[in-house]
Amino acid sequence: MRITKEQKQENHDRIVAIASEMFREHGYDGVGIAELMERAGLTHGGFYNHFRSKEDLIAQATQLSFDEASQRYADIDARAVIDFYISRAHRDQPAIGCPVTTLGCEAARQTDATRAIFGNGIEVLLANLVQDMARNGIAGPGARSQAITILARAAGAVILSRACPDESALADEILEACRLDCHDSIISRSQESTSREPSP
Amino acid sequence: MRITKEQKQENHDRIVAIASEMFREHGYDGVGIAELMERAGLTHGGFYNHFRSKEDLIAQATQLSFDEASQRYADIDARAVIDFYISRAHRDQPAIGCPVTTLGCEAARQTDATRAIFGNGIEVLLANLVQDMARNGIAGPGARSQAITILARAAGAVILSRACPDESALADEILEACRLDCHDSIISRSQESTSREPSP
DNA sequence: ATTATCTATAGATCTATAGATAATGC
DNA sequence: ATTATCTATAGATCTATAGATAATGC
Repeated sequence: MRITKEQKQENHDRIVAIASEMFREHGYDGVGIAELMERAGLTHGGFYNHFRSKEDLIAQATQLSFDEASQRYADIDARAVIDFYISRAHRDQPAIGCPVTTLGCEAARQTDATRAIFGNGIEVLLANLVQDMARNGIAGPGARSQAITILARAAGAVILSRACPDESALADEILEACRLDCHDSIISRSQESTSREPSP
Repeated sequence: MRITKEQKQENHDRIVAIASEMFREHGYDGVGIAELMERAGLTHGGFYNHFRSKEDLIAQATQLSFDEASQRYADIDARAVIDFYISRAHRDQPAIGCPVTTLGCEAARQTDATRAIFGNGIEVLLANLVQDMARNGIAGPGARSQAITILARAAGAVILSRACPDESALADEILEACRLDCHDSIISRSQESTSREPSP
């Protein structure tokens, strides 16, 4: 039962897409190749026609997760990104969320190739934030540092919130405190910037 | 070869202590019972005299990790905690560091019992921070929210830094930006508090 | 008599590979 | 002829249990 090149590419892309969600939901170690291939409608033996190893799949699936996340935040401004990221909707849907919040801890234990993808992915997220902040009048050398602290707070908030028991008050309190704090820091920085530039 | 009650307790405690470090270093899924018991100087069959299941061990080892972390931060002030937590030393020694930074993402996929331990552990860390801040003149309803954002930033910073490739500039940049930002937020809050209270 | 440990193993699961099959791509 | 998939399986590893052993605790 051989198939066309296009169909092989489709199979490849489908495996990576399904893996990117499964890894975010169950962790790198929590996903087996047999179950993944079954969900993709293939047998597990065929896996190695597409990937040299599970590590190879991990790298490709992680890249896709970061690409999706960056694209999701690309066209909305920093305040909307914060409200979207530090939300119960994001916390409760890890499979389609930012890979930093689901796989960040495990990334430290992955190969250099996967860590490089995390590093690049983080850089892209930061570049998006810096660009958004520039549109809001926040610029200069402090803008990048500010973007870093917002990403750390946002990722930390979602990770901490998910680690708490379901329906616990603390889980929601963490999200709200960090969401407001990120907004505050953008506003205060924005005021600093505008106070330096004389208004027309 | 039966042993005394005291020796059994010692064996139990040693297994939990070794597990708490191994879990932080390799993740919950990355540690097998056979290797753990071997490192404790026992055979793997004896494991089930001490624990009903691996989940049972995970709960006990996680509790120990939080107890150690809380104790470590108990007697130093908030600024010193920040410098200690958001540091290359902490980042590069995950096995003896804060469990939030090593197991936070995996916690979301653990049992309710383990998540309850995370929730309690986070509460204790926050209580420590609030107490420290009170000593520095930061009090009121905003103190707890502030403690939450500091913990989220600190944990997020260490997780992001570890996810980056070794020796990368970004990994160190993340730590430094968040460390300074946490200090800044304490100072600015401290000034707010003192400005409300008239000086003697 | 109880019980903490050990030996041995069951049964499941994991990654990865070998060889057969059958349809595409030359 | 090449190759994408499938079947079957190797070899390792995982959690958990059964039964034997031997020293403590009554």
